[in-house]
Amino acid sequence: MRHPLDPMLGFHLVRTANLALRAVNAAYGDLGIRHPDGAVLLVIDANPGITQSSIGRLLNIQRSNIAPMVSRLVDRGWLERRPGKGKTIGMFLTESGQRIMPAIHAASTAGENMITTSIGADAYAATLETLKRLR
Amino acid sequence: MRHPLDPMLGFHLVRTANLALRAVNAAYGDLGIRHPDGAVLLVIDANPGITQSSIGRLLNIQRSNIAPMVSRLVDRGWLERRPGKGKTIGMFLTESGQRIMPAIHAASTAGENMITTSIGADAYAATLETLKRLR
DNA sequence: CTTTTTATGCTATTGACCATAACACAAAAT
DNA sequence: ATTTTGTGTTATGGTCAATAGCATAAAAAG
Repeated sequence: MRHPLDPMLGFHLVRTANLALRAVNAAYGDLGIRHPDGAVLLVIDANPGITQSSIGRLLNIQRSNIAPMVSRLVDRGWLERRPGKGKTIGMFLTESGQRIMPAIHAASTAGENMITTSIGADAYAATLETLKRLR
Repeated sequence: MRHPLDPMLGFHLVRTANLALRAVNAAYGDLGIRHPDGAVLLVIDANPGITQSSIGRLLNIQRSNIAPMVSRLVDRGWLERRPGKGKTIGMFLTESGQRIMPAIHAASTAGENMITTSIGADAYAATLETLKRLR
């Protein structure tokens, strides 16, 4: 059984990415959110008052796709919109949102742990450095 | 502007995978197919007579999602189904399908070339070896 | 031999995520 | 004063993944 895609890095890239995302989504579990929501919460937690457009630029998500995500998180009482300069709106965690951040942090590292225990810490660090060089 | 996901390999994994897939899809261009179709064609070309279930196992695609893809490629005159043992069906390239395989091969390496020219050949080889160790 | 298990191909459906276009509006640049 | 740029938002379509369910056939187990 020949596998013509096995020697291609791109194939293993998407395959490994899917494995990691699967682990992360499973770790979010009963929180009822998925990896893009978790990423948005992490970014806002690290940058209180950040705009939706900036979040999209950091995470490579269109701002038109950020809007409904944020709305859902606002409805859950985890996020709050406060008007800023001009037409901009700053995003902040509510108290309820801050309370779940430990769980978000823990779940977001599920994929990392899976990878690390499988390839080792040194290979993890080397691959991370390599991929960060890519534009 | 803090980026809490930047030190996480998982984030760069999906980001790089998306870049590679985007390059591959662009390279397929006017062929009117996308990366899963190309992968299926490559696998059949390397394994004439392979079943759809086996293709799915190689590529991590559910066989229920392979069926409509194959049907489209059959409609285009690139693939042919020949009944095999029991309920199995072997997949083969038609002559027209064989004629486009050079273009498929060329396009499938577009993502690889993008990565290689960006991180270098040695980092490419090292990362490939690392990710192949992951189950 | 009969029954159960396993595997295959397929349809249908749902959902997640991505991408594009279009709009209203505000700030900044010209 | 006019143009350009940026922001938030809605709507919409498309790709791909996931699940359940069906009919059928081979293989395994009784």
